Amino acid sequence: MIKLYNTKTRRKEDFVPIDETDVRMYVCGPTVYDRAHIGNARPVVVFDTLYRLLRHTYGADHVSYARNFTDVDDKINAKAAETGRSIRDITDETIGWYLDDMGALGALEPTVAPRATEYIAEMIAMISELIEKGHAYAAEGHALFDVNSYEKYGALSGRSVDDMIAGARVEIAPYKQNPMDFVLWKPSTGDQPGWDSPWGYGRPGWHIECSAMARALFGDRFDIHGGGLDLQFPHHENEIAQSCACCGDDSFANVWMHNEMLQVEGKKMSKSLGNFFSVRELLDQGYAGEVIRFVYLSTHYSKPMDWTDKKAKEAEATLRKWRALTDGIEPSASAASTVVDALADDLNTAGAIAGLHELAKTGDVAGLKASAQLLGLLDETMGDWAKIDDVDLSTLETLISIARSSAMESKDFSEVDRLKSALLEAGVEVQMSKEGVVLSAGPNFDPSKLEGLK
RNA sequence: GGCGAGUUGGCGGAGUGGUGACGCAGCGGAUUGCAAAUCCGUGUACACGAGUUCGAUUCUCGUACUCGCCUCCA
Repeated sequence: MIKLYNTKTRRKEDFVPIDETDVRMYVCGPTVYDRAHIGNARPVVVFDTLYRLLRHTYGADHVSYARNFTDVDDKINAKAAETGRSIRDITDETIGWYLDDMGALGALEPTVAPRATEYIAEMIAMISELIEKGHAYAAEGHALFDVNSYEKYGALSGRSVDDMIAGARVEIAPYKQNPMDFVLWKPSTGDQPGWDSPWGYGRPGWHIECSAMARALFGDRFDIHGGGLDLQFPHHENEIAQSCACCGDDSFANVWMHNEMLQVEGKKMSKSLGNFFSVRELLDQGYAGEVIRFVYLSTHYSKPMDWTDKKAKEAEATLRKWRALTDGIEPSASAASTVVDALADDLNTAGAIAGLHELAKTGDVAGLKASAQLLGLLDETMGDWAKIDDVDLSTLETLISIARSSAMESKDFSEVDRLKSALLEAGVEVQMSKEGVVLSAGPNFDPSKLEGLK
């Protein structure tokens, strides 16, 4: 039995799918105007892990996972204006980057990845429906959601409309009946992307996208809706208002899940502060995607996670060890129950990793491999970073063996030590035992440093 | 100002109403010519103050501190 913490009820609950043969999960995807930064990647890894667990539990063919691409947005427009490139050109390129970068982190592609611009008709239909039902109104080329018409507005994030207005950080616009009313449709001018609608030529607001796409793909009700905690308000609150006002209070997602935010070296990362970096930059710096994934999984998704270089180094060492241990090993038929149980307990990935350590310690390498793969780790396709070049060191091995043998007689080990330190300096691992000397290339092996060794 | 989260050993990080996982580092030992690797062993850590309880790190309240959201952001 999978248990998940449901933001909507603020409790950990048994997960009961609406239809076990079609478990449906929707996760808010990126606005495609730039490379994904490492904060963007956290929900991707979190919900990818949940997706894997659901597939493991209900069968790979019985889980649908949708993650949208927001390809109509003012940030994209701004980028187009700035670069002189077409919007489609920018969004296509960015989507390509996104899939590459997230793929490098071992994220499976969702079963559907809808682009907002392909669902404009559904959005217009949904807005029309909201207006008919008295939950929205048209004004000056806009369509706006009337928050007073939906009494549960604020339930997800635990805010009341009055509190929010008191907070006073809302955009006051003359065409709004209530300051908290949010845009469903807004007018487009000039070179802004736009479509004809009953409210005039324009484009959709951000929130209506997810409501309309989730409905089009999954129907009025589905199982899980995920995203970052920062989306809880206003984005998810508005999605709920739109969808439930349109389709009924028991509609939309049964379970809402939110991952906590990510920091870098103890500091908040944000675009406005400019202290963020992209997944691609991290990969280019030599952090393997698998290592990044491991770091993410080592903290529970509901807690803030700090990205630090130290953690990445530790993760790398652990993975290198496990890769060496499981190299060439056929994974066992199923993941270990300790690992599955940890994941089933509200996606306790840190506990699952502890389970992997246990398997490694007890020597169950087949189980380790199978269990790690459930977490998207130790996958055959992701291991190139840990591969050590197969270098022929037999000549040097012989050389140092002979030197050592004579040193054993003479008790003068200076020559052996000289060779050994030179080898270590070159990144060669040196193992001496009764059986002899074994040399192997380590992760920092540098052949050029062996040149002068004789 | 409104809303919310967190505070566990040197570091990271799970978990639990009844002798506090796991990883890294450290220390001791085995092994080694010395090392490395490996193996074995090793730490009286649950912010503070009250309350509930036979018993609280775990529940409740308060205090302090940290952090997040409320504004494009995952």
